[in-house]
Amino acid sequence: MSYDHKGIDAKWQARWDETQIFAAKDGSEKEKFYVLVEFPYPSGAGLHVGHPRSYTALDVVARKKRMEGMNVLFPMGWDAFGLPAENYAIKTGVHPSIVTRENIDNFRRQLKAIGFSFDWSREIDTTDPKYYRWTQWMFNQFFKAGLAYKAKATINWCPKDKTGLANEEVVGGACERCGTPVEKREKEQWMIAITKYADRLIDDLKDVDYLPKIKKQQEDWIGRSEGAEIDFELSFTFKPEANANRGPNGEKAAFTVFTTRPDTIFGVTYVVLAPEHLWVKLATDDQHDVLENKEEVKAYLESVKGRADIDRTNGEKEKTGVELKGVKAINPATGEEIPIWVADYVLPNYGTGVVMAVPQHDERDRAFAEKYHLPIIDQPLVSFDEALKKAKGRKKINYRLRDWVFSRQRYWGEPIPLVHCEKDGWVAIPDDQLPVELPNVEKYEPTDNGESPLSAIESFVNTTCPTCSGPAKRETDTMPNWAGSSWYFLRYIDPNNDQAFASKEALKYWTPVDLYNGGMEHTTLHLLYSRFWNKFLFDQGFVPTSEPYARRHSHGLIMADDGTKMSKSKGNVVNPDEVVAEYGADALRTYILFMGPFEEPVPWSTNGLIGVRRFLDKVERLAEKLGDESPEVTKALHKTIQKVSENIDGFRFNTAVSELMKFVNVAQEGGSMSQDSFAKFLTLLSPFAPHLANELWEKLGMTGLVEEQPWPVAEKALLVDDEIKIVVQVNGKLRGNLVVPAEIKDAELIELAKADENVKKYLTGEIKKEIVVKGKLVNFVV
RNA sequence: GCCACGGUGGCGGAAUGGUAUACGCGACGGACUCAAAAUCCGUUUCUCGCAAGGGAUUGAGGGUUCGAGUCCCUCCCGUGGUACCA
Repeated sequence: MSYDHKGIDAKWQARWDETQIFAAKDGSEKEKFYVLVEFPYPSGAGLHVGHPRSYTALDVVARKKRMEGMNVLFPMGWDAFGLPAENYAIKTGVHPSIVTRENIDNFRRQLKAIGFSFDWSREIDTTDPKYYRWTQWMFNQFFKAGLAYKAKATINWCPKDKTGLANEEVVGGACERCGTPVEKREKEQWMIAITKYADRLIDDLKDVDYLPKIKKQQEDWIGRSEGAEIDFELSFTFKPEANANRGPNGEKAAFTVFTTRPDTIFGVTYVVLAPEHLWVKLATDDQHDVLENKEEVKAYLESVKGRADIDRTNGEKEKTGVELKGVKAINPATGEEIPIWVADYVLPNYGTGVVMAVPQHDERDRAFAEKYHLPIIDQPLVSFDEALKKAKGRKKINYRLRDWVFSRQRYWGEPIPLVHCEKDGWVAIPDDQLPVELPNVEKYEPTDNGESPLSAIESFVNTTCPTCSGPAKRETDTMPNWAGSSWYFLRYIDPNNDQAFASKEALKYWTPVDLYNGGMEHTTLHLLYSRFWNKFLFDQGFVPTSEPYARRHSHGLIMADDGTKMSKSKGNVVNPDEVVAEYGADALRTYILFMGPFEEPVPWSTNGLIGVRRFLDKVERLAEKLGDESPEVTKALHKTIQKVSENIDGFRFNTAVSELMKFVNVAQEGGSMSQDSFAKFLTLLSPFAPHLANELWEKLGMTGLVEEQPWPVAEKALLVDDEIKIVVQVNGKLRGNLVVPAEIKDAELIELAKADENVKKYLTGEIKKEIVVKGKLVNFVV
């Protein structure tokens, strides 16, 4: 290794700190560009080599945009609420805020050692009361708008983390964090009505530039399905109630089904209820006696009671069910009586919890019908409108998306800023009394009864009502860690404002984020929440744009060298600190970009890293022998400028690096290059290897920092060659090469091609066709 | 099952319908050196050939085209998402 990376890295990092050269300017006349990377959770393990992949790529973009004259905001902060700090506190008794501060300091040190051009003056921390004051303020806006509501609901409960989870946090029936299978619990929870925004969250995707797979995943998650609700009247009455023909809530004695295929209504031969359906409960209770097989049905209900959702929704399992004997439903289109079944493949919380079965058209219905010998009839389809008319149906749209379960029964999160007053009910803490700070506790342990540790602190819980000053109790649940990250991009815009989360002017100038990068795993979590949150703020008039992120990209994982996931337990995690110490920040940065396509997972290879370091050493040696330059080298430089620029814009960082390498090879073969060209090359190299670029820039006797230079622009004239290589084919097969003047006439080119000795051998028969592709090839068809 | 994206040398990978295998790694040979490291030069898809040159080749098979890794169809395999969602 030739250059002293340790000295150089430290020198230029210090210079960037002193000059604050990467600070975004407020009130600038310049055009803005807001580049955002997902801020990390500052874990005790420190930075993982996967973090810099996203950061380096966007750092390159940010650096290029600055050199192109834009006012760039490229900030960094800490998404610091969360379980690891809390679990550490449980183990050691050290307050999470202390551990969090230490971890943040370590993360910041690590990031600075890689030389990212973050604007450190805008650093934020979601656990800082000055920050979460506004998270709480925003929650109160949801509350005041009626979008935050407390409801008893069946929720997902993680028995290990001892907290409720949102649907988005359940992956394959297990807790997204710890992998423990979730349980169902009935619990009063704060919910946020994200479903009210379901349509807009889908429809507005057309206005943003996200990778198609990201849009698709969001659409699928929201799961809009358009269909109809149709009532099926019943042949029986619940005796002996007076309101015998009414349902338990006074509704008509009918089931409502949701279907996406009302056109199959004539083929319906039975209906199926979810076991949890109210009618099933009524039919089997002690008050009623309408079933011929009540005991059988009760036994079935008992048998499916304990089944977890994950089993229940496993399509591979054979479906089970039981008929409600003695009762019938009426097909509204045909007037015919059809049997009623109960089966646990019907879910209570989707649609209406009742399904109309059309074995003729639906595979699942057919399988069920065959198993239980239910009728399968052949009936023609009718149009949507006709079906609705005939069956008195109504158009209806259903969503897979559920409201956002917002309560967590843990300590290390933002307290939900509400009190419950005996007189006034739930009351929001007034703005001027925010934040509701997390009190110190002695025991952080979550409880098995589903109460937050905060509930044990009487001095916190017992308070007065802000409205009537009467006795009130504080909400003790905290917010999910997705709360602080839902709006953090807004705080970077004006991080020290204590009058508002950000000033109107600053918001107007900086929003939306122009380019946002993060993991695919956040597509249906953070990204969805954040879009929703921003839309709400937009509706309330607090932010100027409906969509927070104009463009979203996503990076692939960095895998271990054997292609498996890096994990602490396998001991194959690459620590960026060690790489920086041994090979330098520039080698790490450039290698991470070079290793493969940005969006794909790629295995780590230390040999590959060494190869990139060799390239940087070559650049350094090149600086030693500047002088005369051949026209070939000049031309190669301008082609490189062109390609590197295009590649960065197109997120093809791997080929951008290979273009830089190609140029260095050409320059090396060419003997030497001019000072001027080398300076241009350094500006081109600087987003990738900023430390070395600055060092060589200084050695060259140039003033200022390389970051202050304009981004080089290729001279068009130098992109065109005087002489070009032409490929000669016969019947599509390569038979010869020609070097000809660039502006050669087709006829002349054909003559030259025909004269080629090797081509002649193949031009045996009659030439049927001569194809000339300008600047590329000649093809003879014989 | 459905949806999306992939499958290219020994490896990571490159290729607006126009020379497939750029760039990097690894390997082999050579120069320099007492020697090694570093560096430099050369070879490196497979195959036939002393060579000139030929043949094959982008998961498999078909098709469109003067020309297909690239477009279309069928299939196989992999990765990700999603799933009794009615």
